[in-house]
Parts: sequence; C-alpha cells; structure tokens
Amino acid sequence: MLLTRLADVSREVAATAARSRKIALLAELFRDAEPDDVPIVIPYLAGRLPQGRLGVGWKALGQSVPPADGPTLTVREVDARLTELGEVSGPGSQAERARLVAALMGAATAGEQRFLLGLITGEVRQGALDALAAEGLAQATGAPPADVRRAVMLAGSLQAVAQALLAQGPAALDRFRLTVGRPVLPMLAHSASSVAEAVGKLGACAVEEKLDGIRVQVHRDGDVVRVYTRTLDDITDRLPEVTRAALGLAGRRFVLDGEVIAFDDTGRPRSFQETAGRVGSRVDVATAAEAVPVSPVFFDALSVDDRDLLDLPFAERHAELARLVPEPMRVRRALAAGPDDVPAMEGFLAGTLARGHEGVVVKALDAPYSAGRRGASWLKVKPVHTLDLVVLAAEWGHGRRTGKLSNLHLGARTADGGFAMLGKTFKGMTDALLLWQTERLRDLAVEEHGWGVTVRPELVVEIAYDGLQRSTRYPAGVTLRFARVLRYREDKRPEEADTVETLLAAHPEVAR
DNA sequence: TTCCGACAGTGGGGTCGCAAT
DNA sequence: ATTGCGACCCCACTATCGGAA
Repeated sequence: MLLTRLADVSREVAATAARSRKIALLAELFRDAEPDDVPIVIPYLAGRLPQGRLGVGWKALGQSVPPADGPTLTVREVDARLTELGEVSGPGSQAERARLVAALMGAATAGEQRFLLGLITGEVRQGALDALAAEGLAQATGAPPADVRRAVMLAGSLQAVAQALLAQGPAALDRFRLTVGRPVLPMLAHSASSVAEAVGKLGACAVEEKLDGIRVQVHRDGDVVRVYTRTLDDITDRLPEVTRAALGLAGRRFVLDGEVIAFDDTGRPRSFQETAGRVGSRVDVATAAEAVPVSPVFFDALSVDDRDLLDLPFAERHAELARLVPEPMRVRRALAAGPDDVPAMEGFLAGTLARGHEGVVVKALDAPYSAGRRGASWLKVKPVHTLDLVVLAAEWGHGRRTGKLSNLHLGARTADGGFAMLGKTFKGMTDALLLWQTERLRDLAVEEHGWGVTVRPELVVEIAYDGLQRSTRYPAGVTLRFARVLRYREDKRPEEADTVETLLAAHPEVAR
C-alpha cells in the first residue's frame, strides 16, 4: 500500500467531525490493507509509530526538505526506513539520523511529509487515535466492538489484536485472556471535588489512601517477577525491592496492581520528584536504590493462581488481595456503606493528608476492574489550593488554539515590589475566555516575541494548583504543580496578588 | 429531549541518559 | 563540565459526538 493513501485518509478523517464517519473511513482502509501492511497501517492510522520511540523529535526534523513530485513510497518502505533510523546510536548518531530523516522526507510528497511529521512528533491531530482505530478495526472485520476493546486492554496493544483479527477473523479474540507475564492496561480514576460527592455517587465504597508515587503492575510466575508501568513499560530491572517483595508473598502466580513510593526514615512519603527520580534511574540501580529505597504498596489483585479476577466486584478482588498481601504492603483504607459514613470518611482523608499523602481514591465495592478505561467507579479526591497571581506573559497556542494567546506565565509578588515567575498554565479556559484573554493581553503587551507577548503585569488571575514543588528553573526555587485557571479577578489590582513569601509559608515542607 | 460517558486535544513540571558543544 | 533533547513519569481541563436515560 502506498503511503499517500494513508496520508489522504488521515486528512479526510481530520476534516470530518462525525465519529461514525471517521470510523467508517478507517475501516475502509483497514479492509484494503494487505496482510503484511496491517502491523504498520493500524498504528499509523491510530496516530502512532509501531516502533514506539525513535529518538527523533522536532529538532531532528528541523530543516524542511523539498518534497518529491509524485508518490512512490510504500508503507512498508517507510517502516523499514524508520526502523533503521531508530537503531542508529553512538557518537555521530544525531547527524546520521538527521541525514536519514532528510532522505525519507525528500522521497515524500508535500502531503506525505505533513503526515510523517505528525506521526514522528505524535501530533497527527486527526481526531482519531487508538480508540477510534479499534472501532474501525471492529467494523472492518465484523467483530463486536466491545470484544475488540476488551482484547486490546488485555493485550495491552492494538497491533497484536489487529494482526490476529485480520488474519484469523473474530474467533481470534478469544485468545486474548489475562495472562501472568503479559501486562494489561491499568484502570484509571476520575476526579471528584469532595468525599461527600464521591460517596454520594458510588454508594457502598472503599476510601483508599492515594500515594504520590509511580503506578506499577506486578506479575509473578513462580520465581519470575516482572514489573510494568502505567504505559506497560517493563521496569523490573530498576526495582529490585519490588521483585524481592513479590517473591516474599505466599502465592506463586499472581498479578497485583499498586503504587511504588519512597518513604523517608520516619515513614513519611518522600516528594514525588524523589520517587520519580529513583524509578527513572536505570544505569546504576544499586547506588540509586541505596540512596532512595522504594516500597510497593498494593491495592488490587487482577489474577491469583490462574483465576482471572477482572470481572469480580472490587470487594471480592480485595479479599483475594488481603489473603495474599500482608497489611503494611497494602494501601490503608476505610469502608463506607453510604452517605451516613461521610463524616468518618472525611476524617480518614484528613488523617491521610496528615501522614503526608496526596488524597484518597473512592472505589465502588461492586465494580469490576475496567482495564484501560477511566471508569466512573474510581474517584480521586485531592485538596485544591488557590492563589491570586499576575499574568506576566502569554504564548501563542497551537492546533485549535492557533491565533490565540493560550499559555500564561504566572507571577507572584516579591518583597522588592516585582514579580517572580512561578510557572505556566493553559488549563481551565473556555473558548470564550481564550478569546477574551487574547484581546485583553494584546492591549497590555509591551513586547512581541515569536512565541507570544510579554505584558504589563496588571491582570490578576485566580489559579488552582495541587501543591508546590522544588524547581531549578524558576527564580523563587519553587513551581506550582498542575496549575489551572479558575477565573480572572478584574476586581483585584496586582498589588493585591499573593506573594512568594505567603506561598512558601503555606507549604513549609517544600520551603524548608 | 436532555444528560452524560468516552475521546481527543492542549499543553504543564521534573528526571534521567545520551550526544553534542 | 555543561547544555539540549527525547522519553516517560506525574497530570487538569474543555469541546464534542453519540448513545443512554
């Protein structure tokens, strides 16, 4: 199959808003793909590369190359060239990669170049990714969409399911079962603004400590343990403590879901930055493990002794977990029967925060494990802080925000009467607000840059954030975590904005 | 008819490790 | 030694479509 066909379909998919039409377009193309094209065409039209990481980004794609006159590239040839590209390493590799990219781009037409650029940078912007590709695959093969989705969750990848489905038909889906040693997409949580709201929605539920660490899925098959991240990367070698812990448990075959986190000598959780740095260290693991030991803490069991627990209610899965995993290696929890228990659950949340954790996750006791979905049966509740900050600058947006000032630079007042930048945010704005702030900030602009404008520090904006963290990038030595806009405060003057001093006083554990 | 779940898009900060300067 | 970049951890929020209620 020619690449130009994919580029055309991708453009057509991008041009339609109707999901049903996007799915139909994808299905039509999948049907036309030759068997050898399938493992490439499917991920390409899901907006991804089958190679995953390539080591090539915006910079390597930098200079534009004159496009070819006519389409000659086949999908398989492109894939072969990109595989070669991904395998280049060692000194001089950057120049070599740039040369290979230029050669590939030179063989592509203008339309193909745009498509390739989107694929490599992960910004296809066609309004269809894995989920719609899975729907298209179902339509192309006549398999029930729900069965395809489930197979994708269990396989952890669309490609494997696509290949089996297109080669053997819908019957192949039965082969995708929960298997020890093969990771499944983890269940995710929605947000709720309070414990009362969460308990009100879910009824009988468990309220569990939310640890600020790295999500892990731990598989043990006899003496073999494997540890996977949320995106199913294998990080076993970086976490010897987790392997030891899993081997110390009574069961010999199981799949557990949990979090890995570093505690200090007093048993309080270390900052997310410290845990993430440890888990990210892969060269000298022994030294890193000595400096920052981590502990696994589990909250769910997906499989025990070859019994697939995914469809069981959470209450039953947790009973299995409790049989297998002793108390300190399980997440702390409290049970609520209904709204009458809200005060007790609020007390549990307060205790959790006092112990230094992020918040709680409220989980319906009767819900199955919805692998890969942000099921409504898990609701996280975290305290939200707010600040009144001053807009110092704004950056031009991309994609659907092109032409609008989008990303705000936020400043707090300093002792000398100036402002210290604390970070940026682009979150929380409606389209109307985006339009308004673009006008307003243009009026306040004192300098135009390629990336945006700096403005007179006059506009006060109320910002919500999850916490403060240390920073080497910003002048106050701290930055906001997950900052988002709540509303503009035109009733406030910049002299009334919050100061760095009060911010630090509100987070003594970070300011220390 | 209205409501709401699922998706895609738009980016944020940090850390590690590699290659280039 | 330092800097720039890519990959991958954590993530919030809005707009939209289309099925459920």
